[in-house]
Amino acid sequence: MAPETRRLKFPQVVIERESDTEETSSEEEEVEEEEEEETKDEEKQQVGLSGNNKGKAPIIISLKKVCKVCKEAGHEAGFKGATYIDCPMKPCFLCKLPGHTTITCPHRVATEYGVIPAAHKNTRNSLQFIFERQLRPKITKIKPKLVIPNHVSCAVIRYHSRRVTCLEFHPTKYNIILSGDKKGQLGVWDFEQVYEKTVYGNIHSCILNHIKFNPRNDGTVYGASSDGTISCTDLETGLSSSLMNINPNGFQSPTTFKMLYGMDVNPEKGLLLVADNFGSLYTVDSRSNSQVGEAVLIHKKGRKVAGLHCNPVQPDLLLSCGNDHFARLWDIRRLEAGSSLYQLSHNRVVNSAYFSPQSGSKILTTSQDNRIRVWDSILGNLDSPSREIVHSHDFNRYLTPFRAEWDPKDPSESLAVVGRYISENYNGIALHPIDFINISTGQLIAEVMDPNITTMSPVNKLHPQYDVLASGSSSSIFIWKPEKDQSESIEQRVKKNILVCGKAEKKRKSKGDSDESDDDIYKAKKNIKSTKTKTKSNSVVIKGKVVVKLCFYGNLKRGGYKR
DNA sequence: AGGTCATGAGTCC
DNA sequence: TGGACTCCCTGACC
Repeated sequence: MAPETRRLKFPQVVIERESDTEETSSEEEEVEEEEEEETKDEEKQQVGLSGNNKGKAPIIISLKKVCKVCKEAGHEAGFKGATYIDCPMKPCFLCKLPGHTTITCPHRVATEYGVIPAAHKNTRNSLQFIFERQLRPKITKIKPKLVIPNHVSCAVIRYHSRRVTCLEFHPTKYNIILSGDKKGQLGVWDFEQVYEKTVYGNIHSCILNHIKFNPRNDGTVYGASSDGTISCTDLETGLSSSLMNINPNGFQSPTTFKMLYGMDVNPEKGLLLVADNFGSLYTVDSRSNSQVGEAVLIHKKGRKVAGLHCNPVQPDLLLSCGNDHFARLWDIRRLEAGSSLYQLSHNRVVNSAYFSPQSGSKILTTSQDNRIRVWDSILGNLDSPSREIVHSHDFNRYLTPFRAEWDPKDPSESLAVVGRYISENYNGIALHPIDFINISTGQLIAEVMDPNITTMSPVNKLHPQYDVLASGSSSSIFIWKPEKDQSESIEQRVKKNILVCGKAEKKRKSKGDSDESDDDIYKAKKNIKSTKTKTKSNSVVIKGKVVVKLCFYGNLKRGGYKR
């Protein structure tokens, strides 16, 4: 083909000149731009482009400084140092409503904004009475005081080569934590004997979505994977068997290959419940390792079932959530397509839905519409949630979906932990804290972060017995514990560069980052680089009492601390 | 050191 | 209905 004919098919190239007198920030840039402009002009002439091209939209090369989000001039979106400046033309990145940006969003200023606190209930029907009689022995009468540590220490391990997808504490060996990753590897780590770790790499061939302990033998675990199999692995030997493969004919095409996502066990009946990315639920008898009955469509056909949870008190009650924007309640004794007891509607994909850990009477869901929803009683009105708490946990590529998790130790069932997507400028570094939220009031109780952890922590689990938080951030796992000595003041510790866990400030500063010069930010980043402990694959690094720092407590203002 | 790729859901057409 | 395009991410691999 002759070059001339090819050229004729090119769309028109229009170069928009900067018409106003706005000055560019540096002379160098100006020169570069001018040069570029000239070159393009030359090209235009050489190529002989005119305005008579048909069928192709013109390519506009603009030399104006425009917003990368809306392509309009007059403002610029993106990170300015460690603070993200929103495009004012877009809805708020936090609450998704138009009219303001994230910086001025009322939900950012106070997480409890717009949340109606839980009411003291007096109305009781007979069903509720029976349910509570069943629960009574399990509920502690006296609520222990919630103590938030001033300082926490952190251990970090990196034995996964891909992002962490799930975490599970051992139900009886309290120092052991299991982790799964995107590659399908299963990690076993003793976080008290930090070098005691094992990685089993040959169980699954891709994403290990959920891990569940065998309720009859805590030496074995089940795994549900996107490779379409359920595994049963002996933790000591690493020997694994496949309980089920939902793709008996192997990989045919991406549109037919089934992946397993949600999984839970019904300990009373010895059943393993798993669900796939096409909306179906499978039931497996864990004693005979065989599928029971046929797959049942529990979510919209073709949509992923992201999570399953059996009620801790009445395990026949199943909660599912999925890509069809619904969470659903089921009675597994009468399970068939369309037979859900309730449908809990959401605006976006539901990443997780959990019953409360002790009474099983509350429901907590995390949805991609940046809202955590709470239903105070499964015996009450489930038509709409009791509370919606706006919290930044957007979905994004290459991130494990965020899941708000209950504190299994909290008898009042009001504490949840969830990682935060949106970053805050902490002393010149953009950090993504892990939030402790009172889901009865919407208040942010505490936030945990570390300047060395610049990635988000979408996976979090609170220990069933101890004051320990486990987080999966990218391919690393972090264990946070309160330090024994809490006597030192925050200010003293900040001076010493020691890690601190901060109580949430009552009122957040919505501005105040802007006074930082680029130079300050550069210095701060450089400082972090020098203290940063590089965690290579298969290495263990302990951050005890020396390296890490954190601030923000009491009167220390976010982003305002200067050394 | 810097570019490329992987990748999932929403939105627009 | 399906394809193209976009996104406050992250890390491995060239």
